[in-house]
Amino acid sequence: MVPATGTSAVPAGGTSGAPPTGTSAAPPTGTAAAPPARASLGPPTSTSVARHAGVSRATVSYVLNGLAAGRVSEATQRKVRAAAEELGYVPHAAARSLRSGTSGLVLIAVPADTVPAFGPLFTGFVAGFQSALQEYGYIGVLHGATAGRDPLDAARAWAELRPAAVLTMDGSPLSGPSVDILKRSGTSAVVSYGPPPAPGAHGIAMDQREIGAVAAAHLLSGGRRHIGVVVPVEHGLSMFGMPRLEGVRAAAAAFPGARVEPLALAYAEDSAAELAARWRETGLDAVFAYNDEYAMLLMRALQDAGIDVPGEAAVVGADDLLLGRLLRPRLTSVRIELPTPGEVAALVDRLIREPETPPAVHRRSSAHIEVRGSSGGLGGGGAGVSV
Amino acid sequence: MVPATGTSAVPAGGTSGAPPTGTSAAPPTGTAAAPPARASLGPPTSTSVARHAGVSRATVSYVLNGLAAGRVSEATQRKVRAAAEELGYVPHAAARSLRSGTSGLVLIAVPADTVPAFGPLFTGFVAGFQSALQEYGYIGVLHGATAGRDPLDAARAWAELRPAAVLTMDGSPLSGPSVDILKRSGTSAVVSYGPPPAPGAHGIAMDQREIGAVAAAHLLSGGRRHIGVVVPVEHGLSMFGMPRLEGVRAAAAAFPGARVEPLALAYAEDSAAELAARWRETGLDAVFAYNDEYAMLLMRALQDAGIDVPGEAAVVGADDLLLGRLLRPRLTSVRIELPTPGEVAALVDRLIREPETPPAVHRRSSAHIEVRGSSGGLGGGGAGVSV
DNA sequence: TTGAAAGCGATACCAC
DNA sequence: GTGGTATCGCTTTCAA
Repeated sequence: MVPATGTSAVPAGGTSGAPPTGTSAAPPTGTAAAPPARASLGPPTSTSVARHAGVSRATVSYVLNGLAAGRVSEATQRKVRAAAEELGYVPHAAARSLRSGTSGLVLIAVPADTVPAFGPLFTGFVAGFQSALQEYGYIGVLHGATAGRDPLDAARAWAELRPAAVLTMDGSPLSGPSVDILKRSGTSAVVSYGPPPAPGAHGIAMDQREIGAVAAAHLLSGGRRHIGVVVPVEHGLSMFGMPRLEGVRAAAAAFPGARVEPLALAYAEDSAAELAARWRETGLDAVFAYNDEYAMLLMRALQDAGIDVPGEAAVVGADDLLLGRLLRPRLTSVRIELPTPGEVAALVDRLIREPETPPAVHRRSSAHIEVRGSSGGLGGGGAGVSV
Repeated sequence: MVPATGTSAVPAGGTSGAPPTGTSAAPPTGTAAAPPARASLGPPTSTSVARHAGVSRATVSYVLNGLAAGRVSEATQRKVRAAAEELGYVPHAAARSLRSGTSGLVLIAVPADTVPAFGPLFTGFVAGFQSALQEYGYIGVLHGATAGRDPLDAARAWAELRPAAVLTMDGSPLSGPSVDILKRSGTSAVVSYGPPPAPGAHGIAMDQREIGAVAAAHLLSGGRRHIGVVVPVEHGLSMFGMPRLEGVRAAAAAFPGARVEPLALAYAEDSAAELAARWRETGLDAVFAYNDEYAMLLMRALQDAGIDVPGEAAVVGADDLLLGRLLRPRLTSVRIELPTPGEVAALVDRLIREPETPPAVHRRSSAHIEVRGSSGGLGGGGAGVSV
């Protein structure tokens, strides 16, 4: 940076008076009555406000940012505020963040292709998180559509916005190098909500295996020994499906004679019907169906195929949705408890203000089984078993 | 947990003052090979890359934006790209948008408090829309947490980001003046997806009354005359609930003796049970239950209360969710067809490039009834009646 | 083929 | 109390 001969003496005088526009008197766009004094041609800027109020840009900045105490007279302040109001002035976030070096933006990153598969739990979290962030003065935006599948490309796309923090959810691509890109570009906090974090990132972990383990523990203690585990074929879900399957396997390993079998299932009636049709061949007596929606779908198909639930097939879902209680028998479900939106927002705020905090994994999650009719059974199956 | 590539030292801001003065840099003789040194203290900028590659910032800009054809030699281009790669350079979106005047940002505005109530249809649309926008070169972000309830405050918050377009969904606050704020601050397109647009905004309209009307037409043609209409008590939903109720009323007006009655219902089992318990007192013989989820909830409660569905109560939902087909009888539902994410993205792109396009309402939506068991009944009830 | 330099809009330090 | 003005990072014209 060599300002050197700066200044260059170009006061308000000669500079090419009109901005690029010059021509083409923009026709009055608005339908309603046009505001009286529309002096400027482009959007109103701090400069327009200053001109309009007859003060300098510096004064405008002080007044509009509440730093005018003792510096600017009451009368001037009123003038400035009136001018801003009249012109419909709104500060330019990009300019501000360029100057200040921080954007106040918190990116919630989600891969677009898995979003449709998320349920009310996800949606509710995002909404609550955005509200909570707002209280801290940040502005949280959900950024789906991860460019390509390459974690690095995704990270670059996020980094362009210079977010104060990035919260990656579920299947968002995140690798060591991509965390590095973000950190290097000024992002103070990179937090992974759900999956284990990439190197360098903080994590709010929910071990998906735990979910499978809880479900399996319940089924096994109920006397079931041949457990099917639904692994959705839909895009992106395998990221959860496989660990949950592993969790079931791990739990079953302790029971001699126990058998675990993955079951591919698409979220469609015919796929469920097909699986139900060959249920008896599989020799299974229980199924952990990934989540409540798949569980409902499968349970219905089993019943339609004449399979008794829970007699011939105990069914367990996850997420504990209200709708699961509407079927008969009611659906047993693993309820997953993750940190609340408010807690996550608090963490993010802390990490932003203390960027040097060494990456850590925050484990405050748990999984409980809500036992209902669909898994009643052979043996007992205690209620409220937790892990 | 391996810290990967060191990187621990991050921002270390505060470098204010004291320009480089040309010292430092120059590694002590020898070791001329790779310069692994991380010269800059802050995030890498276009300037760092230029220095690192031994060229000017202008050249860097040309190369990295693909405008180097015929201007910059191949060798220089390689040098620049290598430098950018090595430094982990990512352009600063704010600076670029400040200079270029456009941000390429498309804001998808949703009031945070209603988001949790939205189903897979909403989530799927947003995901698809973001992907589609990406193909057009925009970056779509979902901005919930509308500050306060004041449309003007919300508009100001959005306008700070200088988005190229704003798509307001469902219950987002939008008024004439708030559209004006956005337009004034440079937003080319303000589009309302769902509700009728505020003055000055474009609209992709789905007349909620139509949905109620389609449901009612089906029930009436099936011989039902006493129709209950569920109006959810949950936050934000009344914005849809009331128009749908109106639609039912309008359709019923044509049938002498027809009666329409609003039914408050919370999304909880006890609320549904309570309503079911007094079903017979109400003298109703049919219910349009707002959407499939409320319909499922209510239908189950009715059945549990010993009310025959569809005999004593025909039930109609909306959204045509897969889960609705799992209950017995299967749920009759109004399927709503709105323009696809791709179509909306195309419209938004057009409006951004032709900002002077006069506001218009694009009606490409329709509602059809999917007749299933839950509304079978007294009379006939044709299949696939559309509006 | 490359570089110098003028801004885009907002902030904050330092004179007046 | 106010006003100049350097600066953030980047694009782009014009000159060399």
